[in-house]
Amino acid sequence: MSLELPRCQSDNTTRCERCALHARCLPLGLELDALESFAAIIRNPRPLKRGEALVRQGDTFESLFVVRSGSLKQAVTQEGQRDQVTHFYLPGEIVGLDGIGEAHCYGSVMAMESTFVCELPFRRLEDLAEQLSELRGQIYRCMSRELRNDQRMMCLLSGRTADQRLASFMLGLSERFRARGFSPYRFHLSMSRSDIGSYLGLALETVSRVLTRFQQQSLVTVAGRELTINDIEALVALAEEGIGRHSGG
Amino acid sequence: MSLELPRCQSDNTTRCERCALHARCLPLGLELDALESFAAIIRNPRPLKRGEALVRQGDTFESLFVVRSGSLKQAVTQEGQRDQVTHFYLPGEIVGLDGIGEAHCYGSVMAMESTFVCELPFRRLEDLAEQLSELRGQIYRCMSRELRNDQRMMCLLSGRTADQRLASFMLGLSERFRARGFSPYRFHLSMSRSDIGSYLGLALETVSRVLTRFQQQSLVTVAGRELTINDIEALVALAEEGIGRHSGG
DNA sequence: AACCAGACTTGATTCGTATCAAGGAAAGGT
DNA sequence: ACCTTTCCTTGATACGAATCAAGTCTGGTT
Repeated sequence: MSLELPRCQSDNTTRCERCALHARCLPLGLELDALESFAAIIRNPRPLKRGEALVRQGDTFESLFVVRSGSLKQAVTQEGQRDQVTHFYLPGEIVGLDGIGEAHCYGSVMAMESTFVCELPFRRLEDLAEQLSELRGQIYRCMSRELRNDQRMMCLLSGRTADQRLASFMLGLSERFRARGFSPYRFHLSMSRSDIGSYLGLALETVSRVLTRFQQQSLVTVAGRELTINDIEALVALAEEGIGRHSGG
Repeated sequence: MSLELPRCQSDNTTRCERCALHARCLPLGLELDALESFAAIIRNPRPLKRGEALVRQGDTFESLFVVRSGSLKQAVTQEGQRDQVTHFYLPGEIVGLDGIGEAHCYGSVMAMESTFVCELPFRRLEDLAEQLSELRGQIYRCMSRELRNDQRMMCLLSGRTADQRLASFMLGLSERFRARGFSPYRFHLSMSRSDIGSYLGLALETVSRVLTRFQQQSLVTVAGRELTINDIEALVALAEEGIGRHSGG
C-alpha cells in the first residue's frame, strides 16, 4: 500500500504530469497548459503520521484532498453511537466530495499509515472548473462514481452474509490495487480488523473468524495484515452467490 | 404523496418560476433570465403509470429527471440476486445523478404511483452549467447531498436494529414531506412492505412485525399504507439510541 | 532486551432476524 | 360486483452473527 513517495518540489509546485497517479487522478484528460493551471492551485500539507487526522468531523469545509501515498479512513460519529468507518481512501482517490456545498465536513478522515496528500482548495478548483470543461466533467465523474460505489456498498450491507461481505471487500481492494499497478493478489491491509468490521457492519471477531475460515479453505493466506489471494475465482463466485429468499435467488 | 399535478403548458414549456417545487429544485437560486434558459432545456415526457419504468438498468445515460409529482423507486439487479431497492424519489428530487459520466444507467427506476417528471438532457444541462456558475454549484450540491445521504444509509444498514431502521426510515420520510409542505405526521407510503424491506435490508415480514409493534406501543398508527406518527420524540430517541458494543455505546 | 498496550484469535452462549408456512385483506381488472 | 392477484399479517422454527470471555500475538517504547 506504499506507492513511491512523491518528491516535494523545492518550489512547492506539484508536477502532475510526472506523478505516478496521473492516469487515475482528478486532472485526467487536461491539456498541458490546463494541467499547469491545475497544478498551481495544489497545496502540499505536511505528511500525516499514522493516526493523525486530515479533517475532523465538523471542520469547516474548504478543500478536497487527493491521496498521493499511504491510506486513510473516514469515520462518522453519531449521537451516542460508536464511530462508524464509512470509506477507505487509497492513492489517487479523492477525500471530501461529500462536503461540497456544505459548511462543515461530514466525517473525520484519519491516516492509517504515513500519508501524503495534495490539497485542492475548493474555491480555487471551482474557479478553474469554470474555464476548463474537462475538469468540470472529471469532478462530475468522480462524484457519480462515488455515488455508485456507495450504492454497491448499500447492497452489500443489506442482504449479504459475512462471508460475502469479506469476499467483496477483498476483491474490491484487489481491484483498486490492480488499477494502481500493484499486485492484485498480494497486498497489505492498512486497516485493523475492527475498521474492516465497522466498515462492513460486522463484529471484529466475525471478521477474524471468516478470514481464518477462508484460509482453511485455501481461498486466501492471511499473515497479520499481509493478505494473499489464492483463489480469486472462488472469491468472486462467493461474492456473487445468491442466498436465501431475501437476498438472492 | 400527491402534489398538485403540474400544468402541462400548451407550448410544452415548463415554467419553473411558477412551480410549487421551485424552492427545492435544481434551478434554485438562478436569476430570472437564467431560469428561462434552464426551463428551455426541460422536456416533459408523458406521465408514468404505477409500475412503469422511467429508466431501465443498462439504458444509455442521457438525462437527469426531476420528480414533479408522484414517486419512484430505484432498484438494482445483480448477478443471480434478487432486485434491491436503493432509493425512493419524492417530488423535487433528482433521478440519475449516479449515471453521470457513465455510458449506462446503474439501476432501474420505476414509478410507484402516477408520476410526472421533468427531463433534463444532461448534455444541454452541462452546456448551460458552463455559463451559469449558480447552476454548477447546485449540481455539485445535489450530488454531495446524495453522497451524504448514502453514507447515512450505510451507517443505518450496518449496525442498527430493525426497529431503528424503521424508525429512521419513517423519520426520514417525515422530514422530506415536511420540507415539501406536507404534514410530517401523516402521509401515504407509496412503497410496499417488500420495497421497504429491500431498501432497509430486512425481510418484509420483519417490516410488518415492527410496524405492528410500533402501533401497539402507540408510536405510530398504520392503516395499510397510511401512516400517522403519534410520538415523534420516541421515534427519534429510538433511532438515535445506541445498542450493544458494535453499533453504539 | 524487557515491557506494555493494542490488535488479533478462538470458544461458548445468546439473540435478532430470516425463513418457512398459511390465512386474511386489499386492490386491480373485467 | 365478482374474481384474481398481490400485498400484508401472524406464528413457529432455524440459523447467522453479536456478545461475552479468555488468552495469544505483535509492534512500539523505554
